[in-house]
Amino acid sequence: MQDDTKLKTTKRRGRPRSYDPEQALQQAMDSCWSGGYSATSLDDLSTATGMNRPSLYAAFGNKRSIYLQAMDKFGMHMAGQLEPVLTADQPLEAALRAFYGRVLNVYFSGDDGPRGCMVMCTATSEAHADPQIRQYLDRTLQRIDAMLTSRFERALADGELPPDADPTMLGKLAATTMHSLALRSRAGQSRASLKRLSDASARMLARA
Amino acid sequence: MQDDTKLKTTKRRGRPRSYDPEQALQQAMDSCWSGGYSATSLDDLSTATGMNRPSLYAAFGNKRSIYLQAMDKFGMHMAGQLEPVLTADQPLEAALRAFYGRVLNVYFSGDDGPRGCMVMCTATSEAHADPQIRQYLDRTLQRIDAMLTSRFERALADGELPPDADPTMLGKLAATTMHSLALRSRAGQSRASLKRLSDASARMLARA
DNA sequence: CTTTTTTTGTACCGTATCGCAAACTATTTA
DNA sequence: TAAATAGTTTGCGATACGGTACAAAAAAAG
Repeated sequence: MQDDTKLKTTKRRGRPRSYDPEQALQQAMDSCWSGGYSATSLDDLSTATGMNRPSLYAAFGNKRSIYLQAMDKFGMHMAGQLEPVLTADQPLEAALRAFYGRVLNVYFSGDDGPRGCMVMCTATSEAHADPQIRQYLDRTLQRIDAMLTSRFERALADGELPPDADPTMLGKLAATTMHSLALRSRAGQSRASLKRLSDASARMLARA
Repeated sequence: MQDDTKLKTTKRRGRPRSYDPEQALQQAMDSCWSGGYSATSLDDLSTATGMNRPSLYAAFGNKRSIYLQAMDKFGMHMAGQLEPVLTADQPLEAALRAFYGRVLNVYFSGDDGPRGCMVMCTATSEAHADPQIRQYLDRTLQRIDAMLTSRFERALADGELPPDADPTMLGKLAATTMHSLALRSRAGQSRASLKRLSDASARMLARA
């Protein structure tokens, strides 16, 4: 990706664009995150971004392409929030609690009520009919598994877990709680109750 | 609900309907389960049920009403499969394994690839914009929590768990695994891997 | 046979949908 | 200033959408 957005050493010819692609994609992401793929129309995206449809089309392609790029942006944001917590130098249980805490920060962000995880809560609906979206969903879930598994591997190496512990399985089990937080927050359950649930999960997983 | 479908003591006047409402709702359910709410059109429902739109409308109301009734049917089927397993007389861990086994039976049913849970995988997408669907989703999740919690309460009373165990929290944690199975099966993950995951979860929960 | 009642089939309404092409406008380089 | 480049506006075209009006059809009741 060439970052010629700010590096205007070589001024691009022609009329400059009146929108910021990053910001526009962010707003498109918010729309899709709230409404899901099928229920969000191009007109919705147009009003959300302030771009008219041809510009939208020229910048990001068709609706599915916009949606996939929006999920990418969501995933980047999510990873940026979560990875530092797992690589930080702190005990396993504390790391898991901090992890879930940041998860909830994202799931409860937004001005119009909690939205959960954009991928788990909106891509699932399309996943059965659309192989590309299904694959995207699966890869996302696997990345989360791997991220958590690596933390349990470190815990095993550090003697925080019994030698016969299975880090791969523990990673998947930890992801399981995250999946549930995604659904439950979007269903409207209170943040306090989800905090208690994730704390209990962290406690259980750290003593497996 | 008056069951005059089979009790034809009083033959109804007028032209007899050429469809079986139960079967039609089942087929509508399959359509919505596969495609989700927004992506399933009335034409899709019409072809799936073999009914034309006016008949569909007369029998079940508008599209949202059809969807909600289809979710009801799904929930009834699900409850019918799962409740016997939790009330049966068997040890806690075996009960949980059997529970997840039946969950997977449903999630992997269908001729066109695994579809996961109809509620968790399709209602989530609409839940943010539609309060009625969000409420339905929340109640479904709570019912699952309660179902599992009651099994843990019995385990506690039977001495299968330490006296300081928290059945409510254990019920929610057990539901958490079910949520994950719903997402993962729809994402295309293998049944064998989900069996291993749910077995590990059952093992962990039964020794909390 | 006639009337009454209920369902079915067809056709349609107004609107919204996605994607795109042509014309227009603005800005930079030569 | 002229040419080149790129974003914007307008609006189209074809279709799909949810929902409904209306009359024909089918069965029971009178």
